[in-house]
Amino acid sequence: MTDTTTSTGRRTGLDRADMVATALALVESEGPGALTMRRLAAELDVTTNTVYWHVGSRDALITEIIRTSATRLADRAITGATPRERVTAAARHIWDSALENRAITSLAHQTGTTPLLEHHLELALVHEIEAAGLRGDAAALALRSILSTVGGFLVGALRDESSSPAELRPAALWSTTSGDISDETIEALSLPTDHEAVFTTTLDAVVAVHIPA
Amino acid sequence: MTDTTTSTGRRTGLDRADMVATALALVESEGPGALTMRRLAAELDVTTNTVYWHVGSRDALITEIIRTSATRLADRAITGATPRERVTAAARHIWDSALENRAITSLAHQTGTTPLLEHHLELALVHEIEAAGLRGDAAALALRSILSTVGGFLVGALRDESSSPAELRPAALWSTTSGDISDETIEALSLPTDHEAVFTTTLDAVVAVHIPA
DNA sequence: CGTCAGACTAGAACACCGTGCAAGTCCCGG
DNA sequence: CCGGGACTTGCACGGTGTTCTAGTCTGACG
Repeated sequence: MTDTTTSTGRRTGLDRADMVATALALVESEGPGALTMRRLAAELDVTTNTVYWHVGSRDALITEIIRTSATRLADRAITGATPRERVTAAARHIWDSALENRAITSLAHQTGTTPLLEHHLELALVHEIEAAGLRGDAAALALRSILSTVGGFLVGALRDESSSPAELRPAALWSTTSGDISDETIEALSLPTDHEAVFTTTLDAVVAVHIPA
Repeated sequence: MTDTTTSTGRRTGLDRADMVATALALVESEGPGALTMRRLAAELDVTTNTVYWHVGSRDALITEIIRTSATRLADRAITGATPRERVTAAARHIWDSALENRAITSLAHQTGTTPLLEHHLELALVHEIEAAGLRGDAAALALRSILSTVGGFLVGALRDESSSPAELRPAALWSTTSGDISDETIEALSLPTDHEAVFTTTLDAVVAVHIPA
């Protein structure tokens, strides 16, 4: 940031990269909802038009945020001896990095740019799938199956339950359920979900069906 | 709708149920994005304040829409001889009814009220899980695993790809991928996804790991 | 028959949002 | 010196959810 202030109090020296950087910081610190063109402009001590001049539109800004975020998502080392273990590890990397970057992940999810964000990690996953011997349609099927599984758990794990009224949260829904369900099951459903545990068993099952032992 | 028009041209006789009904119709015919307080008021030939008087807030309105929608989701007959088949059928009912009500489903998804919408169908699913012999934690684990799987595929299947710029759609991302991935796999990934097929194989795998044969 | 409370509606306004337009100001090369 | 592009500003438009005030209507009660 080599910005300066002119004699008339104007702020200058900012470029597109600065916009994206502070927007990214804003999302990370205060969540996707805080990313407003006016708010970003205020953060940069500039008017909204300056932001528009550099960035074009809100959609373009978000795409750029996701794109630069994607490069920050470090490629993680894949461990494991068997193909199944390695594929599982690659899938878990997606899960882990999404949880470590909740704000950007949900921003990408809201704008439908998730594949852009996770493309690197998906690439690593495909690589392991191919290393396990799958090609073409079979590899595509395995990838999409695993990705959807990961994605499904992410929407559950990333949802902020504290923002919705208590009486219509899943736990509350189940605890008021009467009918032909055993009490112990209802009690188990009234407890908070251990996303990690459920994810692990499900992922293992999905990987096992695609990747030969 | 027993609404009347007074001498001064006012419209009256509407109640909360009418608001919810036309809001529901609006969402179904023009999508979640069309549900605006002003738009709904115009549809009812009334000012927004009238809507607010009856309904309270937008969130309350949406919750009510989902709630009445939930009662409309008919309980479907569960077929299948084995426990696995019946559990799979119950899970597929959730998938089917979500696809048949795309607009309301994505509205519920955006507002985090999906469990409210699908609670009836989830109940049927739990019933089959218990019928298969699971109780307590094991039943809860199976339910949540299956529900997340279904949910993951729904976000993929319900996403409207035509609304996002072509160059950052998954297919485009993969077709420009260079690296250590075989050509036939890249080609398979560049083709549109057969959600139905991927869902079926994944669901089978997840059900099989929880429900004993 | 009068009137009075409550149910219901209208109009205007507030504070936001994304975005576009016209008018500047700055700085660097000719 | 000065002209033109890079850059910034102020203002405006139409849209959103929501709230306030001021009504008008309707039915019950005295």
